[in-house]
Amino acid sequence: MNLIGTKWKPLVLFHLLEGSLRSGILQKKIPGISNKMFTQTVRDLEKDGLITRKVFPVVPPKVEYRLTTRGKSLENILRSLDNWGLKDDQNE
Amino acid sequence: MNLIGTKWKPLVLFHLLEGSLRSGILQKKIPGISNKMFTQTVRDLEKDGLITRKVFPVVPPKVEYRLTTRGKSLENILRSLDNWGLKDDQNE
DNA sequence: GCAATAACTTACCAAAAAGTAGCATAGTTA
DNA sequence: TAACTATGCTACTTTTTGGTAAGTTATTGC
Repeated sequence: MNLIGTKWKPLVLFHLLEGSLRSGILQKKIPGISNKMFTQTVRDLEKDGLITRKVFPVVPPKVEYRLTTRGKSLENILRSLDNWGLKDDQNE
Repeated sequence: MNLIGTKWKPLVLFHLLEGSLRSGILQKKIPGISNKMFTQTVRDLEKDGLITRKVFPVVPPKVEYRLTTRGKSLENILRSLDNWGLKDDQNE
């Protein structure tokens, strides 16, 4: 199960740290991701057991994503990566 | 500078946490990496300023890689990733 | 009855990543 | 003199990844 080696998974997880999000909102928080990659990524994360996908049977559709306990166990790593990235940007 | 989104960089860095290593040794610590990817990865890491490459002018060649200060600043993240990976393996 | 909506899925194609295999180096050793 | 050594480059091919655009759904609102 590669978290590392993928471009989008860490980003998706990071944005879910604060709580669950609707599909469309989550996607908008990740500039540059295509619809296809977004769907594919959340599907993978669901299969990995890191997030849950909750579908509300309404029209138009409503779908929410939320971290599982296992997903939350990545919090430290995700925040560290974020911090390191910020520091790093300043350096160059 | 994407550390994340690459398969090999974190692995290479991780094995250098304990100190410098000769090229061949380092490569053997990473099963499955091809010679081409190994060279490419260390070149990238050098360009990123995370490792240094020291060439000894002998025959046959001797090359050593070592983390820079900046590379060492990733230690916590790398060890966290490693730990998380281990825990994770037990779960499935 | 037709468009708009949110969240996909699929098919098709282009681009990027990675594997394979061969070549080069130049001293040391057989 | 020929093979061996450790490292890495290059050309070529395969595999993987990703983008675009179109289609689907069922209800609401015009």
